Amino acid sequence: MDDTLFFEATQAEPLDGHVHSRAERRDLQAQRILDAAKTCFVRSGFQGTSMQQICSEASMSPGALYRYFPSKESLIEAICEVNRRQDAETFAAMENCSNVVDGVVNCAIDHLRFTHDNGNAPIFAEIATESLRNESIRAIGDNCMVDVRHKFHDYLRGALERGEIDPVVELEALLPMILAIGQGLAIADLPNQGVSFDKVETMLRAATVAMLRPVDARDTAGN
Amino acid sequence: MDDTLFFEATQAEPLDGHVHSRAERRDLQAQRILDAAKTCFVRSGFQGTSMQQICSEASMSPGALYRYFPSKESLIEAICEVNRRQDAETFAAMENCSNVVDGVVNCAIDHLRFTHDNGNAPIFAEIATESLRNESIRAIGDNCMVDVRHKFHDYLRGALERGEIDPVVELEALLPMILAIGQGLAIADLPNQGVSFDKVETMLRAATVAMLRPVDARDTAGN
DNA sequence: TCCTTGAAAGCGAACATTCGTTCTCAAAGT
DNA sequence: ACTTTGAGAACGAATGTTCGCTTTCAAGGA
Repeated sequence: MDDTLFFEATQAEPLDGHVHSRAERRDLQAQRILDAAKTCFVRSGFQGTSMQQICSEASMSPGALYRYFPSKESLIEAICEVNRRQDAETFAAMENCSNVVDGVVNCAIDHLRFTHDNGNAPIFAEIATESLRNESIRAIGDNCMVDVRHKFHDYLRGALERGEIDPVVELEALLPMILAIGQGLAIADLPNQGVSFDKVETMLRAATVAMLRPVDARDTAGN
Repeated sequence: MDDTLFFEATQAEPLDGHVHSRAERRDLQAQRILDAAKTCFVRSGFQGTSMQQICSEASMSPGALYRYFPSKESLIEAICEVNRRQDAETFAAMENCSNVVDGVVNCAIDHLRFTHDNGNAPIFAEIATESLRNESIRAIGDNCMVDVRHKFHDYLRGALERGEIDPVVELEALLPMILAIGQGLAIADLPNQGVSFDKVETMLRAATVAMLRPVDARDTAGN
């Protein structure tokens, strides 16, 4: 609960010949534990997973495991932290796109593809749910969201000032909307239900265009 | 695990004078337990809630509680069942709308409003997550989804045949997309983040229009 | 090259606690 | 008299975590 990072960079370089320095091995073991924990959390959820199960999955005794992570909670915190970093990267890549719609859509699709390829949908759902009640996890998520919101907000504001976005759009409403949709799509994992990424992208692009230019999109609506 | 319904209609009518028939009181108590359980599940999740906590919340001893529900699992099953019925009603109301877009949007907003007003977002997330791994809960959820999918599918197909929907649209892709977005919005609970229902509806309508008539929406896109 | 040494890593039994559930028996209702 | 309801102690299993012990192994001295 005190420290948010349990393992720093350890040592700068593996000086020469030794394939496994002490610090390298330590990082390797820690990663092994995290992988095992993630597998178990996907299978049974955070609260539904026992430390014994994680130990079995990692082929490690409880005593050994506790040398690397001080508590069960620290395990999810670490996993959340990894996801957080991944999210930040994905969102950062958005800024390289020439127009807003591509930026948003590509960013979302990257996110969905990453989630699908790594089988991360269940653990995303787990984290999202756990965030609603576990304070220390929510803190990590919020931290992430603050970053993302800022990046996203600045990006959209820039596009708005360049005239790419209808000035009627309120970023403060649009942003949570997009994030909510992105999260819903990530958890649902449509490609796992037989809907291809291409189709998702097509629909998502249409929806994004419509939401960024709501006046144009609405004047032909049947309402 | 065997029975899916633990309490049926009990007795047809309270014959006369008695304010509390035996059966009535039993239903009342069962409801009290369910309310307490829901409160606890929202607070701590299913796996994170102990039977003792539910007993305390319901001001009832374990012995008494177990007279009404045979297991912890039967409690979530019962709660899911209630949600299932509510969902079915919400989706059924869709058929009374004159055009597709209104049908879909109104249905979604009703769903969001119900979720928000009852503080159901956390338990929705809980159920969605738990469904990914708990067999008996997934069964209930799937049952619900089968109903919803069919109703929705028929509804959209009707609209498509009436020319309300661009024939290019593939219902098999559109349907999961809409459901995923709906679930994402329900869990995110935007009104709880300061985004009004009106704004959500505006954006959702724009997105819906765009996805139902993707050719019209795309030919002006900057792609 | 070999031995010594000390810290890090690992093991697995044991800890106190809490879990979901059952049992016993008394009170209340009919 | 008989059934339903309830309280609360009690159950064994399982929980997250700790502790004492052994093993491993790189570094330093000979």
